[in-house]
Amino acid sequence: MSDPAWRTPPVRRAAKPRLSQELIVRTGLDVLLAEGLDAVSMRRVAQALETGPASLYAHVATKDELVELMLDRVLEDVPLPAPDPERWRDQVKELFRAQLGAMHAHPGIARVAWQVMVPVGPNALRHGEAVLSLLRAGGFTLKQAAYAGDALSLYTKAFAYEGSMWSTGEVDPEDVAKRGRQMTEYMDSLPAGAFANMTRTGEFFNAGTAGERFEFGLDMLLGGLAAMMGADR
Amino acid sequence: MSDPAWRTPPVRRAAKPRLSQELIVRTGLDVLLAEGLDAVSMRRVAQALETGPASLYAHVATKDELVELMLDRVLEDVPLPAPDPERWRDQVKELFRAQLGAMHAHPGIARVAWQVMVPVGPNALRHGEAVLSLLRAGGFTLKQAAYAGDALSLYTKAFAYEGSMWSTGEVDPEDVAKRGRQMTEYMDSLPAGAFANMTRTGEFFNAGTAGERFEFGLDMLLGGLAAMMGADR
DNA sequence: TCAGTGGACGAACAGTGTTCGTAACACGAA
DNA sequence: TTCGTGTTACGAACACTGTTCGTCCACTGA
Repeated sequence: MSDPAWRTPPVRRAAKPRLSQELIVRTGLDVLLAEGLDAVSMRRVAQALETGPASLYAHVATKDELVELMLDRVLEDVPLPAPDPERWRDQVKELFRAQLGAMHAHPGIARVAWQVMVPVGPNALRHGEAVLSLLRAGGFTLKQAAYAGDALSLYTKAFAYEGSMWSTGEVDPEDVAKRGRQMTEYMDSLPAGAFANMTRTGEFFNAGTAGERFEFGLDMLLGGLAAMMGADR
Repeated sequence: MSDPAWRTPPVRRAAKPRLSQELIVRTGLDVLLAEGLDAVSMRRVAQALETGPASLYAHVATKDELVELMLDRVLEDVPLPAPDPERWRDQVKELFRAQLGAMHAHPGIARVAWQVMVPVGPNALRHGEAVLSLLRAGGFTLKQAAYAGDALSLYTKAFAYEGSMWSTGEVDPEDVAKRGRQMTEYMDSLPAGAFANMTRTGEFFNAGTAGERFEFGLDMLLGGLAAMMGADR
């Protein structure tokens, strides 16, 4: 039986949760997981919260601030090892593996890591401090630790970004195949040998080798760092 | 003396150069140099060419294609050393220094290097081949060369990107100072020692140390790679 | 109860990349 | 020279984005 025509409909607003920065960040991450970073617009997040984009600005100053908060939230769950001087090398690896894993678990967040000028969220700072602590425990000067930490961080972020472009659905497999063909055609159109090495590396770059590649890069960085100490560590 | 009122004004169109992909790319780079990457919109480039944005699409398929062409153009002038097995290490350094230099000479182009899925322009491929050749000359297997080349490339692009954010006017010095303050305030608000290392690294990161930092990272990578060969190279 | 404050949010703005349709131009053939 | 065809040039319009401004509502404290 329908309501009588004079019945006032219930106030719609009462059914919605009160907005908060935490809720907006969480919703942004939900949208990221479901649809990728490009879908994370103020309108899309607002839509998921059943409101309008302008409502978000009472809680986050800009779109950029929102994605930065999202990044820091992702870093929150990355475990940071307590420094053990005997194992500094393994611990550094553990830490960056964990960071890579967190970024891979959130498609597109690696891109945010690049867009943010200097990550100064609590968790980003915590990470920086942990890296420095590990390297200091390993016997490096503060300067060496700072430089090495920067290089390791850059490499990991770069690797995460590169990897995320392939695993997130951000890249159309059709486009990938097309690019591959274009590249092969171009290289084959030149005199034999012009790209003798390039034409043979394709097999090394696929999802199955990602872990191995990342470790290889870490080993390069940490092996070189150890060599600078003149000690085989 | 003014022209007579019945004089037909010259046809405006005849005064403009005929559009071409090369001209558009060059103009895009001009805008990049003068105003940074964010200013490189189809409208801005078209404006510089005294036309409308739609005109560009007869020569470049998309905005993305335009910036990719710009990147490849920048890489064109980077010298590639002919491999010398005795000097592979120095030569790799030379090559990546040159690449970094080219990117720093074009504010914002490092960002394009990230946005492009897989650079397949002629010059990007040339670079890849050159790196592999140098590493092969150094005695590494194709797989090692491929992995190492990737890591070196990632690191260099990452460093270029990080550096370009500070040197290009893309970053507002006011914002930088503000962030620095926020970061310091936050760290100081915590119990003493929470960020014992982080609070002391600021002095190592400025424009004056950029070259040293880049070399440090390269030395880490190449030192570690040499160590993998079991030879001190 | 009233005044002040902060949150919610629609309407509108400015900017972006791109498409569609039309006009102009260039070129080759008759 | 004229005509037909293909290509280029490009304005108008579209869809989408981040953001601001003004208005309304809810809550709190005096």
